[in-house]
Amino acid sequence: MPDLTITTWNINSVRARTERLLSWLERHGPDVLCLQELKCVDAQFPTAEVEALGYRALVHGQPTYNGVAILTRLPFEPAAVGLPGDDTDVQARLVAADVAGIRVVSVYVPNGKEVASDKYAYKLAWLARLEAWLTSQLAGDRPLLVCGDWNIAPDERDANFPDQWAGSVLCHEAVRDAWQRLLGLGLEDLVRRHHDGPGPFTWWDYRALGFPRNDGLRIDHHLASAGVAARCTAASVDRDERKGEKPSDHVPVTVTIAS
DNA sequence: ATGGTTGCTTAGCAA
Repeated sequence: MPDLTITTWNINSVRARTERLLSWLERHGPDVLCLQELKCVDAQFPTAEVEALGYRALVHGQPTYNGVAILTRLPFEPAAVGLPGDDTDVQARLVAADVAGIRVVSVYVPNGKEVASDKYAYKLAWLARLEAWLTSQLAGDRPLLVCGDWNIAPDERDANFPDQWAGSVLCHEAVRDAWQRLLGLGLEDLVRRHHDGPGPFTWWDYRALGFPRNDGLRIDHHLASAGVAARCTAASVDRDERKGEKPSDHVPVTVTIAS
């Protein structure tokens, strides 16, 4: 069986960037593509267009905000739609599917806006719920890959200008502690397995000319259980996808998992 | 310099 390639990409509106999505799939053709920030409901997702390229989509959308999906050319079974643990939470930020013997999870962690805000409290509570759910998912040594937009730059190497971002919701101590607790579950940062840094960066703010100044951060990640991590032979960031007409502010991040 | 840009939805929010 050939190697498995899995990509995560915050596309920042799948309707605004359908052509970019299809073009990227045609050129790169990963086995699995996890998307975040669809900004649409399920019925608005370009299902027919991705099916024409041989993919099937598991979509968890909502109006206007958030929204996550998993696209794959391989057989799959849905494993979760929404993050369990709070029935009052309507934000579409997690979807999971079993593909090629791995439970693949697409996550869109809340941004948090400002440290002194309700949104940051929600971010920390969401991460605590995620930790609890992932703990349950790891039971029985299940192979697990959790990828997405984490809105966390885990350490100093993960910002090109770390002093500028110190104390922000992307770099604050509490989210970095939450990240360390996830590593403590036995999950491994697959990009860091292959790149020491600084970088590779995955997001540049539209504002203040973030990309031309290379004011980048590494906030899109793949976390894998030990057995999957041991099989990870490559990890790459598609920086070129930030160029050209109407790019997303995030770029695709791809890992290769050997059979 | 709490600036700047983008998307969804239409003036304001989220990022």
